[in-house]
Amino acid sequence: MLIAGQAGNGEGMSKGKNVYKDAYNRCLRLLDETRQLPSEPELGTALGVSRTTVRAILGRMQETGLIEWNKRDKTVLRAPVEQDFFPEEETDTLSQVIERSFMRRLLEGGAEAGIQINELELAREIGVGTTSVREFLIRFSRFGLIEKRRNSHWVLKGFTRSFALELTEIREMFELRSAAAFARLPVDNPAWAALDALEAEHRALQKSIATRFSEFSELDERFHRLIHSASHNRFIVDFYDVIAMIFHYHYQWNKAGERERQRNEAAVGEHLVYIEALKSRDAAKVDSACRMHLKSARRTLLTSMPEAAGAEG
Amino acid sequence: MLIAGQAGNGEGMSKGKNVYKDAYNRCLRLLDETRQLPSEPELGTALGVSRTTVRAILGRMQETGLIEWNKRDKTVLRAPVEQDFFPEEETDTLSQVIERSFMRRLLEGGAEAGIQINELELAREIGVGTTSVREFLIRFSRFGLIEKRRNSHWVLKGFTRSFALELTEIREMFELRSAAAFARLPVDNPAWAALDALEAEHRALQKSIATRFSEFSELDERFHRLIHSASHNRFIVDFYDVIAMIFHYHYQWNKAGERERQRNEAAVGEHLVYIEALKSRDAAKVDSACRMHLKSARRTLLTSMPEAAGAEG
DNA sequence: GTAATGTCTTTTATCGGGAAAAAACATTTA
DNA sequence: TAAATGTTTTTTCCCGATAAAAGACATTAC
Repeated sequence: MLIAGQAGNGEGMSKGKNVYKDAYNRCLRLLDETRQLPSEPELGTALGVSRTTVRAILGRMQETGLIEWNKRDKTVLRAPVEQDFFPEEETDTLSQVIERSFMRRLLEGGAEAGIQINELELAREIGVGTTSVREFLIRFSRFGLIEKRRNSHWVLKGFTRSFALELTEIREMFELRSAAAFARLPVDNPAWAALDALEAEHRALQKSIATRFSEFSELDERFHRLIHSASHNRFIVDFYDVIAMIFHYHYQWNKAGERERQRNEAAVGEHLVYIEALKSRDAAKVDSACRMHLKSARRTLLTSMPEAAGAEG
Repeated sequence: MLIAGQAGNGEGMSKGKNVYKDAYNRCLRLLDETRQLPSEPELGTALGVSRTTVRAILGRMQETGLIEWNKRDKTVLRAPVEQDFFPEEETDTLSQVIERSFMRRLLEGGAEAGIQINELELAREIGVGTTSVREFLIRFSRFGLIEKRRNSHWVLKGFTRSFALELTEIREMFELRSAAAFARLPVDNPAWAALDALEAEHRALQKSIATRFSEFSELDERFHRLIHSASHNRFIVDFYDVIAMIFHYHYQWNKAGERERQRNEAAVGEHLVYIEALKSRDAAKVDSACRMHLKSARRTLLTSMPEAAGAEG
């Protein structure tokens, strides 16, 4: 049951430097493009971190002979090699580590609905502190898969058929409404340009679907998020996080090879019809194209789920 | 800015005994009804706590001369007096203390949209640890009023008109669907009996609305939760938590005296029409009664909000 | 022998502490 | 004098520790 040293923040305690390591790796990739690095604030913006972290990165880059650093002068001395990078797994946030570990159990192992979730045990098995696990579970609870018993344990509600049905019910309600709102967007709204760009990406992917079918998942998310953004409703927008999470892990562990390729190919086609409908701004067309796509998305999800219905309270 | 000793778990550290104190107070009320307390497991079930806590309660009751406790024998010696009770504020969960304190700032103080929320400062002002504040904020974030900047502060999105509109949009979508589902419930479903009971409560309240109008709020929540339960969708059911939270604090700090009385009286009437419609099982009638009520609920919420529209990202 | 009480173990809720990262302030440089 | 760098302070993130509370096991009583 025990998964050895999954995480484990070195020897000591406290925070862990994944922000630094991740930014460092990304900064290494910047080195290929220039002879001279920009100012500290600029680098901070580019990497999405504070100047404190930027300076820590520059410090190490100087130590390892990657750059010459003297105040404003940050000259690149050599191209980074494989060894300069921090290992991928050290760049993940604790939150991601816990989530992945938790989801693996949920989808792989015999995680029957109704079982108890033990914070302490989870923390020990993943190799992190209890606080992090608690915070993760609280954040995760909004996905509707776990539930807290006051002053006591969490209960797993299970990744059941019933869950999938409830999820898709809301999804369909929200997407239909968002799609309708999208079609009503004024012509000068930037969303139309974004839609055109996505359409082009869809057409490009369609041409080489045989080899690039696995790229669909990411495109799919961006497409649906764009639609949902037209709702201008934070609850609708936020709800897509639930869908994205489910799809992310579901695809990751349920890849079906040829079948997946076929589904993605079909989905690309549906998206293109959907996009055409939106561009026509014809409410009825939008509604029908949206329904069509949602129906097959629902089927895709449901066919890969255990048939045994979970009796819910 | 500092709110003195809001909470403050005595002197030491660690957990705080609000579960014990709350259960103790509730147990005191049980003392009036019997001469002899039931077994420990039975008491635990009645109070919703473990035997460990029950025994702690019995221990103190013996010490203070409320009962004679010898194994199975738990004889009541005297009726509890005011002094026997723990102060109300000590029976609240830390979570509740933090929530109340936070909501007060949000609704009273000048909490403009966009301001930063500081975990440390909040923790110090309320007088609790940072972990509890963090956990609260994570839990609270699902209400859509705050948002986290990774590795940085939280941002207050504000209790704005825009928030109210987004909230009611979802509310209406969900309630319309739930109401329709309710009307389709088989006649032997226990929900119908529950509806009858609620109808009776409504009629009783209607008769003495002049004096008991403040009791409506609680009845309102039970009524709508019953409707939503017919959806058999956890996301719909859970969403009512957002609405309930908003209404709870909103009413608490925006009582408008006579105006509130009028609104509640009107709402009771709307509920009764709504209930009749449900009982008729006529989809069109249900839809129209539901819409009617939601419309006035929306108006009530919006009229009490700052008119200045909050421009959202 | 079942259901209570008595005792011991495990888990949860909460705190304070400390390193990582951000943010604020001070100083220098173009 | 504005934008950089240098320095200090504050805040976030995460851990381990500890009392409260739950839960499990052992014993007793009806």
